[in-house]
Amino acid sequence: MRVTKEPEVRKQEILNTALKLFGEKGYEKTSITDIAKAIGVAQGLCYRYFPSKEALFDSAIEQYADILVEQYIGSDKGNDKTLRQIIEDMPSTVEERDTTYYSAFHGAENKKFHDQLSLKVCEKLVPLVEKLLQRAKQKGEIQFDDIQAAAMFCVYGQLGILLTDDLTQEDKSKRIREFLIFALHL
Amino acid sequence: MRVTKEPEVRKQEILNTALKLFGEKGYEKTSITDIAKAIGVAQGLCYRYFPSKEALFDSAIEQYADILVEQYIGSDKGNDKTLRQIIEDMPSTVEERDTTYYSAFHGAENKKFHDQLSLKVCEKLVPLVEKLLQRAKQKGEIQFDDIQAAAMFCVYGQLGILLTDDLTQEDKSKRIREFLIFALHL
DNA sequence: TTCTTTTGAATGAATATCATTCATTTTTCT
DNA sequence: AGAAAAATGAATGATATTCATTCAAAAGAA
Repeated sequence: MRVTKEPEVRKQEILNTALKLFGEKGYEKTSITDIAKAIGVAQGLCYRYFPSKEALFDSAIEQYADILVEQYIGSDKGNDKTLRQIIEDMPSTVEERDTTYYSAFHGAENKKFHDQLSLKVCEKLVPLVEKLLQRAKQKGEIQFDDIQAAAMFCVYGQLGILLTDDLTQEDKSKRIREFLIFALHL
Repeated sequence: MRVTKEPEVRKQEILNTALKLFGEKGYEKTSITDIAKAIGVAQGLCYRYFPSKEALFDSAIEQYADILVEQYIGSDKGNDKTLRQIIEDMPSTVEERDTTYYSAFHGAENKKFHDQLSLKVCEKLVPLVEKLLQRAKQKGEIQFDDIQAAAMFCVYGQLGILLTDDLTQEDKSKRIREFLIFALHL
């Protein structure tokens, strides 16, 4: 029996299911038919909402990166903590904050998925961290001119530690915090 | 007419051709047949040397990353420069050193290729940078305990700047150098 | 309210394009 | 010549993508 839904709802349903499957089995191993079957619709329907499998993949990652960034940053908005306090209090690791999939997305099959997601998250995080640093600079907490470069290093620099999988969450957080405090002269 | 070659030679030929095509058109858009045709052999031959398309892709990236790292590090071996000098003299950007493809591998279609290659290069660079930092620490040039974390930040941190494409090579190098000198207190 | 029309969401068979396999052919080496 | 290794390319099986058709439900007419 055919079920019709609001385009927005259906699109979201496809995105969520795609994210789940891509994350579990990887891009190659997940077929459009798999995704459609998991939802209970015809494969053709996916093409009503996304022009190609790759576009669907990109959208899924894009949206999920937004969610992660939101979870990561969302909690402490415009407060007045010092940069050092922010770093000491921060979850440090995006994974630590995630309540959905991210932390389950480790492993060999989905390494590429994980890598791409991480890069996308970094990309979205940079401008936000840039603002943090800008504010800290104005308050005289740090003195370095090229704030954008600093923000990039702070964000992407974490990747190395994050992508290391023989470390506990705790360990990763601690090492990131300590380096940031050292590097920014805090 | 059928041409036979030394396995090592043929394998290399496949790797090089694969790298070129994957870099130009991306993973999805490049078929095994494309690669074979470009060399002038049958598709089946690729499977004599690599178990799957993905394995071929991984090998190609792996090997190219080795070449890039070699080009990047190779020149100044075991000398006695200070860390600060090394940073000031360094090409800073892997791309700057590359004489083959890397710098041509930008653009939308091959962004994923480029990203994966960059991550692989970082991965290989970390242990080398770690040694540099270790030496500098022993000479008292830097004082930070977690050398591995520092190395990761120094290497991966560059990614943000490297992956920004609206900057000249010069600009990238300069910004990276300045941040590193600041962050490591040099 | 009940019937009719219209829209666009959903279907799924059909097509095209590969990745991958393997029986066969050709070359090389002893 | 005979064995071993390298190369071929037709065949197979998936699966991404297309599109003519079907149907649910909203909007309008009676």
